[in-house]
Amino acid sequence: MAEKPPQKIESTADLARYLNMSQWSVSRAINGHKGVSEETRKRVLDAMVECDFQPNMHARSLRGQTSKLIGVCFWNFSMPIVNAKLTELQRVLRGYGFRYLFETTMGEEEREISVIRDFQRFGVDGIVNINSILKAPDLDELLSTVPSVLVEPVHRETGKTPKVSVDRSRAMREIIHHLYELGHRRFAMIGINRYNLWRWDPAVETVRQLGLDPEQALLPTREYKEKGNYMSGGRALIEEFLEIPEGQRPKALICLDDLIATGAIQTLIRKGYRVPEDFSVTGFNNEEISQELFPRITTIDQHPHRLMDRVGEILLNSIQRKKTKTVSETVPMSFLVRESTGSCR
Amino acid sequence: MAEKPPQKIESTADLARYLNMSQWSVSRAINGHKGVSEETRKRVLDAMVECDFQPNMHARSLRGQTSKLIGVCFWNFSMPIVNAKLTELQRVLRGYGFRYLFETTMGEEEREISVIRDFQRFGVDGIVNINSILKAPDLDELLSTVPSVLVEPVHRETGKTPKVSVDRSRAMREIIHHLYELGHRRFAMIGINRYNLWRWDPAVETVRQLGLDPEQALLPTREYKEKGNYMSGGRALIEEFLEIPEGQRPKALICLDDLIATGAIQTLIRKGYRVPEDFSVTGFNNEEISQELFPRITTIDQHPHRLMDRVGEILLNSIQRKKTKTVSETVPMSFLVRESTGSCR
DNA sequence: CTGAAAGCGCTTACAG
DNA sequence: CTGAAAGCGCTTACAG
Repeated sequence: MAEKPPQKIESTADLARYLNMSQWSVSRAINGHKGVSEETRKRVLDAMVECDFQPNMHARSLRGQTSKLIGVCFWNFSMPIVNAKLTELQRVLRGYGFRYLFETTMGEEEREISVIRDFQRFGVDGIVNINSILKAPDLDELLSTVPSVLVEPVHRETGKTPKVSVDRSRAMREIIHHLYELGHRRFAMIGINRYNLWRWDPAVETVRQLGLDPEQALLPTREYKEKGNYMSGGRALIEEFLEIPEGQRPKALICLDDLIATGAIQTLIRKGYRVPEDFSVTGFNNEEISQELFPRITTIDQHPHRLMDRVGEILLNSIQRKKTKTVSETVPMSFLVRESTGSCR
Repeated sequence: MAEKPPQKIESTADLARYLNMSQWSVSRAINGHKGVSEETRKRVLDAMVECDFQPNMHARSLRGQTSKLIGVCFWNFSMPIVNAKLTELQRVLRGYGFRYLFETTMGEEEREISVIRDFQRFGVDGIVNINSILKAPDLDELLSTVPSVLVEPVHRETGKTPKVSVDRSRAMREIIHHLYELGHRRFAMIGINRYNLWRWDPAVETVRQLGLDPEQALLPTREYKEKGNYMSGGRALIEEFLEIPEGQRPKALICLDDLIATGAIQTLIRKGYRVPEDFSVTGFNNEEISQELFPRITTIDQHPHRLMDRVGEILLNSIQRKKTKTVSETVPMSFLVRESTGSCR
């Protein structure tokens, strides 16, 4: 535990009195303004450490324009890839001296809207909205007054709000090319269907470029709207898949993510199939689970670290300029070949 | 999107003007004071909804004593059981009309201390501290000024701060009894050793009651201090375990949690062993992963839902009375027998 | 480079 | 039951 301060300093007024200077100087020193001598600034900053004093956040937010607070919203706590992104985002925001308000939207429109409004009520300096399900016009309206960045929004339309996404097109291309080279010509899309535009459209395009008929080559699953319990979701989807007569079943399974791939693989193993001998399976996200299970899963690494670095840069930029430059950025991914994919016999 | 309010209401003053009453009445109505007519209260509350107005959080916190904010801290985002607890805690706090500040401590003392101080700077009404690593006296000092609840603190000593933990003694007893009945007489503790008092001491006691010599029956692993990547931790621990000559190895593996159990089981499978034929393995937490892999893992359910209900009750109580009653509460768990444990041949 | 005064949007005694 | 005034702890023009 730290030592006790020399006296109880609980406001900038106390601190000013203690240091024999005006609140003005204290405030300026703390906020790094120009008009203050280097010596004064140092005295104030040292005294803050010495007295373990930090200015009251509420007073600062009430009077000033800046709260040093970023609102961060995401669906829920049950997706490892999102947790990884939150961890990285935390690191980045702390690096810029920001604190954060975390909120879950449960993947529900109304909840997302109310969370964003709450953030504004708190006077956040910026918002990071992960996996938003709102449409671009609504987001633009809702977020027009505060610098914001969308991370992997569900809809593809680009509005005025800057957004950052992994290059899903390239990801789908690499996955399909890899399976193609292994001899696969038909692909079951597990947890992915025509409504998942980020994935489906690039898949169709890739397949076509390979000279295949998308209608034949790509087998969609029913619309998949899980919001948690992804492994059991994967199990359910595979159980449906296995109802297809054996002769008609693709032997390559492209899964929405690693959890679904895991549920799929484990269900296949339980039923006596082997991976990759009987089925090749791919995941997405390079979560720990894809590395530690048997077999290890071929997957895509989104590089949450780099992704969030970029998000931080864009956000900071738009906070400092006070005007939001429209950006739609795609960040690179890596394709990791592991044990869950093999040649099509 | 919601409709536009009839005019821009941005403060209680605006609202008072709009309704032709004083700020006094508005404030009293919003905060549910006594001295306000039922009709006035209804008019104000309706107008708030109509105008989509919510009082400024910072002004409220600055002037009043209540911020309606609870600080919640925990190690990191990578433990599914903690994520489950956070989800439940969120539900409970929302139910009481609280909002929350989430912060990670990374399982580091200094970080935990600074997070708690930050919470106080924000004027939180209460703190929920999950898996605190601080000692009871430090916690009591740090948390004396704000109602707090500790959830599963690492140290066992009871201080003045209320705490809630799952009944780990009973959990260990049930696990060992189950394995004992399957014929096991020696147990490798994977990720658990003498320094994990919550687990080790009850294990020693249980084993002794069964007429076994703890020195013989319980095999500790090296001190385990992972803070993330638990599956690979389980893998590493099992690789060490397998260096023990085959004749001397216990065939029952009691793992710290489901992730370590998963890492352990998958590593065993990869090396050609079978679970539960060659080794019985138990987990802890009943995470989704324990239910969906092959084999399904015998484990302990902590009932995060009930646990957090109780945490909410204790916290609310201590916020309302303004004095912290010392509580050290143990909540019940369930033992779930699944496929990863079998008879010792 | 430094200081006294006003005010952010609330709540809380104190009057009426 | 309702209202005018003061003040929470900051920051921000405006002077010196």
